[in-house]
Amino acid sequence: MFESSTIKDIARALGLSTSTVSRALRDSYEISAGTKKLVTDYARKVHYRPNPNALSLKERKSKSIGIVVSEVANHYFSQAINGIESIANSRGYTVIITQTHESLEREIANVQHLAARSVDGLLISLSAETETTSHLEELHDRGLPIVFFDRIPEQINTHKITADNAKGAFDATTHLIRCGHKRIAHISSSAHLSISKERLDGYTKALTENGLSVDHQYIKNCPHGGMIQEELESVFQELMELEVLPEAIFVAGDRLTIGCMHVLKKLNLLNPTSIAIAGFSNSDVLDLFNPSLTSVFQPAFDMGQLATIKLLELIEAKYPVTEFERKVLNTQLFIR
Amino acid sequence: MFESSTIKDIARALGLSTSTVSRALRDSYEISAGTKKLVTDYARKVHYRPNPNALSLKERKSKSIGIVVSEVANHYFSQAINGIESIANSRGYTVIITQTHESLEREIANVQHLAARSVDGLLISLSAETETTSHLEELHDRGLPIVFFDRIPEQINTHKITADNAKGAFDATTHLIRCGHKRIAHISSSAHLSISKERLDGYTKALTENGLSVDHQYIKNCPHGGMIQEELESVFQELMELEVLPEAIFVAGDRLTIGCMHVLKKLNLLNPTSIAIAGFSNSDVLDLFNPSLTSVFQPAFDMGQLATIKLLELIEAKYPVTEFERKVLNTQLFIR
DNA sequence: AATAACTGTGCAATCGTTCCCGAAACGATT
DNA sequence: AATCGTTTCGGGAACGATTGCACAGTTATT
Repeated sequence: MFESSTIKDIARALGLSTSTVSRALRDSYEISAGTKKLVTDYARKVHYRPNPNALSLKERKSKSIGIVVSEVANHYFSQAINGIESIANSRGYTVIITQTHESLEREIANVQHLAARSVDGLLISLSAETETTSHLEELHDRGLPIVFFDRIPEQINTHKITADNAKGAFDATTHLIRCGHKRIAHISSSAHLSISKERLDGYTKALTENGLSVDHQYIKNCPHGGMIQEELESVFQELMELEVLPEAIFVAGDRLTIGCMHVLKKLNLLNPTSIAIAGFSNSDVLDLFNPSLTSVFQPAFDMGQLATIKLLELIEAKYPVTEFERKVLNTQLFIR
Repeated sequence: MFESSTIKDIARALGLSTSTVSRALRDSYEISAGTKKLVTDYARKVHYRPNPNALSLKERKSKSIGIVVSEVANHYFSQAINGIESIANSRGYTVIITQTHESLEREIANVQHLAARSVDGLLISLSAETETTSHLEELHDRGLPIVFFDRIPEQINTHKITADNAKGAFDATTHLIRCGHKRIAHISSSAHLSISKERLDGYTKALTENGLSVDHQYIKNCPHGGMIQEELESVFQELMELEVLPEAIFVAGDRLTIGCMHVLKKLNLLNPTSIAIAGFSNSDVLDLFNPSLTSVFQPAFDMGQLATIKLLELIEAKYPVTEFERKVLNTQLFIR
């Protein structure tokens, strides 16, 4: 259907060989100025574009990188993607975005698909369901460059970029304490995720440093990371059935934070006097909420950029890289 | 770096020819059951995956489609993308997402890049800056299948999928009128966009059918579709300097609607008594706003699915398609 | 004038896969 | 015994681009 002209077409039309045309287009020194002009002019005329598949086949690289995130509708991830694209595109790489919707099955399928598509590297934030990472280890062992960001695994030794989740959680929880709340619940994504552990640590530290005890009845997990609204509703159900109700909740995730607000609204608890919420979120509309919401903002764009820079380092490295970095970027507390 | 095993490797290891291996893997009738089993077992063992670049080169197709939208952070587009992916992935196609950020320059760059990447087809919603479409016409004339959705051009003759923008605008404006408002302003994206024209029509129709006059001082455009916040602020400045202030505003776009709320908040006008807002938006958090916001919801997921189905029809057509459809899907008014 | 050096171009292999031919090997038919 | 058909497999070209090597033709050097 959509035929582009090839080097062969140009060679035939101009009575030259394909090698001469190729060299002329790459501005090789061995081609005379006259021939070069002839070729480049004609190539422009027929809209010549090198076939990327042929190049990829020859060079054994595709100049593309794969992204695996939970969902693009999440503002944290869409901002991270913008950061990734800003670097990747400027370096001539195409970006293929895939979504797991927090499902391990889809994560595996996406990763397999990207590998089969022969991407040059992978940028991943794990799904909420992902506990084991053998599907990634195998690819990594076979030499595929991978950089993790946000939700990172412990097992695989490569570059990892995260926000300072413990600090962010500590700040948010401390803020709730300073507002006078003593019984602060914590709702988080699945317990095994790195971000969940780190944010739990920050939450716990804030409580203990302020002389408050950690009540495990107040700590709830959502194994599907808020993709299933019923999950969140039953968590609230459990919290509301406690003999002593929490006064505030620290929520550890973008989607969860929004989900909590919805549940509170449904339960008719969405008013300043009933329960206070603070949570991780990169949404740009939080200031329009009522009651408002104190939030922890992650430098998603910067994280995306940094992750991409490190990935391209791996991809374009002349020799195998053995020293890996673990970068931790600062979060920001927006008090509302 | 990342080497997969090839048909050649398998052939060498098994003492067969590449043709035999290829045929065995494709379950050709000319290969004996024994050889087939030998080959498929070994292929599984070494994790054989056909090289997509080699396939693309041979088949002259890439099994990938390109998407061009304003930005994935927009809920309308992220929902549309989910619809697109649901169809494309199930049919074996990879999706490459690009963002214009409402810039014509980036739209041209993205389209060129996708064409050079030899995608099999294109799914586009035009940027706010796009007035002429020669960059698309050229590709379309050369045979690249394209389907437009949401923001569509008039010039190019192909499948086009939109929501019923006029109806949605009519409904929203009528609702504002029923609430008792008579002076209703209208803020829209750049005037030349199809969606802007259609939504303006619906707005105008609602006013005239209710015996209200159309005041052109009340109609404002944002040529950058809300990507530049100052643009929106100066629009408000102009509205607020009128001798007779509007009582309500109908906003014709997701990003613009959110932007308006921010400006109103900044101007301290975000309260139920000062000004009412209704607008197009697919955001899932509108019900958390205060004051709340009546919104027009577009069936973004369905639009994405439909657009993809029509695109795959074009891509996989045996003979050139000459009959094109213009599908218009219903919007939904959420009164809050 | 003979050789060397350089300039400009073509040939052919290569990347991984498919597919059109051709060709053994074997049994069946005449 | 010669022919035919089947089954099963291999050889090699093709897709588009790059690149080491070879080889004319020209100019410079001795």
